Parts: sequence; structure tokens; C-alpha cells
Amino acid sequence: MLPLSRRLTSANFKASHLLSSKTSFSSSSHVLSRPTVEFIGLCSSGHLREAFERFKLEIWSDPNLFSHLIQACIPKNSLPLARQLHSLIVIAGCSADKFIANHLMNLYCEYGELDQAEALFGRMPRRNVMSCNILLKGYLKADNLEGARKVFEEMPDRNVPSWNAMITGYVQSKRNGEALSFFSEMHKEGFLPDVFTVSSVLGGCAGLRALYAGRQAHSYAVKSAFEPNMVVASSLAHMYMKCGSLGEGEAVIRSMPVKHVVAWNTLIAGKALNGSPEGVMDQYNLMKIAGQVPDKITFVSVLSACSDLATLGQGQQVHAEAMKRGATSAAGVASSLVSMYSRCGCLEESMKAFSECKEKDVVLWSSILAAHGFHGKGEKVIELFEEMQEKGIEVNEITFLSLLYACSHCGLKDKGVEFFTMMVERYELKPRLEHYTCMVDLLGRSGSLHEAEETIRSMPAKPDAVIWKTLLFASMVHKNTEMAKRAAEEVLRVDPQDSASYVLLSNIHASAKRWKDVSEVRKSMRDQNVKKEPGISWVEIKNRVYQFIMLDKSHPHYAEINIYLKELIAEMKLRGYIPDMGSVLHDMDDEEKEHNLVHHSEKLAIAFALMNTPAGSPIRVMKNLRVCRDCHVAIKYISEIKARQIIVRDSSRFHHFKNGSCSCGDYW
DNA sequence: GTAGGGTTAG
Repeated sequence: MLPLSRRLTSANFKASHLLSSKTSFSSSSHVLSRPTVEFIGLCSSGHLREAFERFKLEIWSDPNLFSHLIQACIPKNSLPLARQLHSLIVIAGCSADKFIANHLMNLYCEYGELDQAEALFGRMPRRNVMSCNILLKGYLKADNLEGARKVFEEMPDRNVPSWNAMITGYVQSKRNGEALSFFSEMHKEGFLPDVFTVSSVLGGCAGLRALYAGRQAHSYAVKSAFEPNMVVASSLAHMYMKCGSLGEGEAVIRSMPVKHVVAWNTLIAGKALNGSPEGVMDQYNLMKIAGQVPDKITFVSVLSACSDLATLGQGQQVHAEAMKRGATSAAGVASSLVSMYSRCGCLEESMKAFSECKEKDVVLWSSILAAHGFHGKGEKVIELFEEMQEKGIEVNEITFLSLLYACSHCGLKDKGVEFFTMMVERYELKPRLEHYTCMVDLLGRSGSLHEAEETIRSMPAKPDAVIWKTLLFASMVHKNTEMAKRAAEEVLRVDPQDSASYVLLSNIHASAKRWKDVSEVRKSMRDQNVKKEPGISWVEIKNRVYQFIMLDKSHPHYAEINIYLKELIAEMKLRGYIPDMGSVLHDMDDEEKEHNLVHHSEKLAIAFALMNTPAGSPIRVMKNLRVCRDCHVAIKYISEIKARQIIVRDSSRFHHFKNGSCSCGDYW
């Protein structure tokens, strides 16, 4: 057979066309002929080459068939194929056809080939709204907002979809303020917003936490009868929940006649946003009772809630369900799994979820780094990071945050400094306050207190209570009372409600026997109406979570736990345990102090778990505050005496106690 | 063409 180009230019084209007239069809016909149907079928099932070879002649007689071919090219994700198609179209002399040119432009936009799209656009004799919108969306898809804006501004006329594209594009790039400006401009120019506009605008309001603007959009939606639209309704609910108005969000969802999976997910995410992981689990269960099938986004939210709650049993059940639905291959679900297992104390399972995911992205890589950092495996974090670099995986601010965090928790000061420099110089990433906080932690805890303080004083970001608290903690560890005092005062200047800093400040004064200062701190605590945050621990036994509050006598098992602990502590003392009175406030007598220590929530939880789980099984406890020095020593003894592995997750990391020692190497 | 999600300092 002649090459196509030859056949085209050859004079016998017409003849060959006529020869095949039996199978040819007319473009004006409304009834699709059998070959057309067959051709479309081949295209949409991805058999492009076959479609082209078999229906060459039909294509010549009806160039619109090219459109089907072009559209079928998009999901094939093959740029070479697209280019071949383009040259065929040029050869066929159809490239000036407005309809085909638009399709081609769209094709190049899909592949991010904006130069090609621009070239086609430039050759168009008359640019209609449709062509402009296609190019506009191409720029938005490529995250090139400036390019999109230029096209938008130079458009001869616009329609509602043009405005919608701009609003959506800006919302998706988190430039919500500008998105809303487009909306008001659109309104001024007399365009009528549709459901698409309203949905995007609500997304913008959610991003800005702009409840007032969100309410206005809501009343517009009501007036225009858009509320029954599923997308509008879920956007509305999301907006309310993101703005902290959980009740209004729930009301919107309640009013939906049919709760679609997205509505459930919005509700679930809303519970998470408003700090209620228990609520997340409740809604997830209700969703399943209602017969709704969870999707990968459901799993992501629910698994994150499990990692907040540190309820391994529940997490495993959700994991099983996700596996059943084939959702674990998605990078998002894998990231949540990595984080959940790590935060529930099972690092091996994190690693398994990580390895099993085939399409790893930055977030998943950052999750596995953070997971190892959380367990004090600094060397492994560095090894994984190097692997990441070798493989040329994208690196972002959060990757570095995980890295720096790992270094500070493992005492790898030099490595941490090296990574911080690498981040700024090689990757040109701008450190955020969080990165500086990691550096202060890294420097301070490894003993370079002055460098740490200097970091705060010289950084471009405005210090918050957290960074000063980090310095405060480091100066307490290294017993630099002058610096601790300075840091505590800075914390309280930024956040006068910070109870932990009052307690630390009062302890500093007490250890220097400055009783007058102690009572002054106590007085300002009273004046500010600050209450010490009570220590709370949780332990999961047979899928039930038990909560223990420090000194809580109202606990139903208080009496038994008390007897058990007394015996245990007597045995510990025989082996050399001495209660560390320094971990208690200084204005009580020793007996009272010891009673206080014995009833720290983690000791209660561990005692309860020892009483209620089979010998030799590991115990996993979660605590809201950091483990105190005394408990840390005590748990080491308990792990030896009872021959149990005790895994404690405190507010900042994991401690694996085994045979009388802890994985953190007493550095925490 | 529009909606919901993941990693992250203390």
C-alpha cells in the first residue's frame, strides 16, 4: 500500500474513495451508520491504530471522525500518537476546521504541550469563546495561572464557563482571595453564576475560612434553587465545617435526600477537622450501616483518625476493608496506612504498606521518613532520604521537616545542620517557622543552647509560643535555669494561657528555693485562670479503649489498680528504683509527691493492661503529654520485671521499652 | 467544567 501522504496527493484519491463507497457514510446523517459506530467503538476502547487503518477512507469523507480519534487519544496518554494524528490531520487538510482545531488544541492542553496549543490558537482565523476557553483551561491545568489570566484578559468575549474556569483554577491553586475577586467581577459584569460557579466559590470560602462570604453564597444557592445539586450541597457542607461551624454543615448533609459517598466523606472529614476522631469513627460506622461503600478518600480520613486515636485494632480493621476494596494501592491510602501503623507503634507494618505501594509520591516518601523519625530510627531516615534522592523523587518542605525532626530526635546534630543548609541552598526551599522550630530543638537538645536561642532571634519568621517552648524544654534538660526563665517568659508573653510553661517556671524557681517567685507564678496562673492540663493515657485492650486520668480516683477499677501498683512499685524498689521527686511540683511533702507519681496516668494504664492482657503480650499506651522522667525510669523497670514489651506513644514520639531499657536511649 | 482525602515542628 502507498504511504498515506502519497495516496492523499495522488489523483486517484477520488477513485479509491468511490470504490469504497459501499462502506462510506455521510457526516450530515443523523443516524449513525454501522461503520461509524464501529469506528467510535474502536477509538473509545483504545484501538486507535486499528481504527485508523480500517476506516481511513471514511475519515477522508467525514473529517469529523478525526474528533473521535482525537478524543480517544487523550486517555491513551501517548504524546507520539497525538503528534502522528496531528500530522495526519494536516495532511488531510483539515487542520483549519474550527471544530477539529479546537479538539486538537484540547489534546495538546491535556498533554501540557502549551506551545503547540498556542501555535494552533495563533493560526485560528477567528477565535471564538470555545477556543479561548480550551486554551485557558490548558494553562490552568498546567498550573500556569498567569498564562491563563492573559488568555482570559485578551478574550474577545467570555461566557459563564470562562469565568468558572478562572474561579476554579484559582481555588485549586489555593489563591482563594483572587478567585473570589473573579466572582465579584463576574457578578458586576452581569453574568449569572451557575452550579459550577457556586460550588467553586464555596470551595474558595472554605479555603479562606470566610464564613460570612460562605453564607452569602449559600443564600444565593437557595435563591437560585441550586441547593438540591449534590455538588453544591457537599461544597456547602464542607465550607461550613471548614469554617468551624460543624452544626450548620451537618444540617446541610441531613437535608440531602440521598447521601452520596462524597457527602459521607465531607461529614467524616468535617469531624476530623473539628478535632473529633471519635466522631470520624462513628460516622464511618453509620456510613457502612447505611449501605454506602467507602472509597479511597473515606479510607484516608478514617485511617488518619485511627492514627490520632492510636487504636491499632480499629486501624487494622479499616486496613482490611481498604484491601478488600482494592484501595491500598493508592498513594494517599498508603500514606495514611504508613502514618497509622507508625503512630500505633508498628513500624514494620508501616514499611510493609510503603513497599507494597507501587506508585510512590512525595507524600508517601515523607510519611515513611516521618514514621521512622517517630520511632527514633534516625539512620534509617537518612538512608531512605538518600534513596529518595538517588531515585530522583521530588522533595518538598515537608520532606525536610520529617528529616530535621528525625535528626533532632536522634541527636544527629551535624546531619540536621547539613540538611537545613541543603534545603535552603540546593533545593532553594524557604524554611518555615516549623523548620526553625526543628532546628531549635536539634541544637538545644544536643546542648548548643546559645546557638538555639540565636536561631530564634535571627530568623526571619515571627517566633510563636511553640518555638520558645522548645527552647524552654531544651534549657530545662540541660539545667540552664537562666535561659529557661527567659524562654518561659517569652512563651507566656505570646500565649499567657500556656499551663505547661507556668509549671516549668514555677519548678525552676522552686529548685532554686525562690519560694516568693513560686507563689507569684501560682498567682498569675490563678489570675489568668490557667489550669494545668491533666495527664491522660489510653490503652486499647481487645478493641476497647480505656482512658486513665492522673490521680483519678473515680475510675471504676481504681481500687484494684492501686493495690496492683503498690505491689509492683515495692518490687521495683527492691531492684533499685528510686522515685524521681523532681518530676513533681515542689510544694508538697515527699509522701504526697510519691503518691502523685504513682498515679501518673501512664502508670495506671500500664498496670491496668498488665492485669488484663495475657503474659508476654506487648502493651501499647498513648499519652497526651510527654512521658515524665520518673515514669520513663519506672517503665524500664516494669518491662524487665514483667517481661513485657511496653510501647508508649507520648505527645512527641515513641518509646519502646524492653528488658529494662528504652529505644530512645534516654534521649528525648 | 463543579464537591470530599494523605505526609508535617512542640
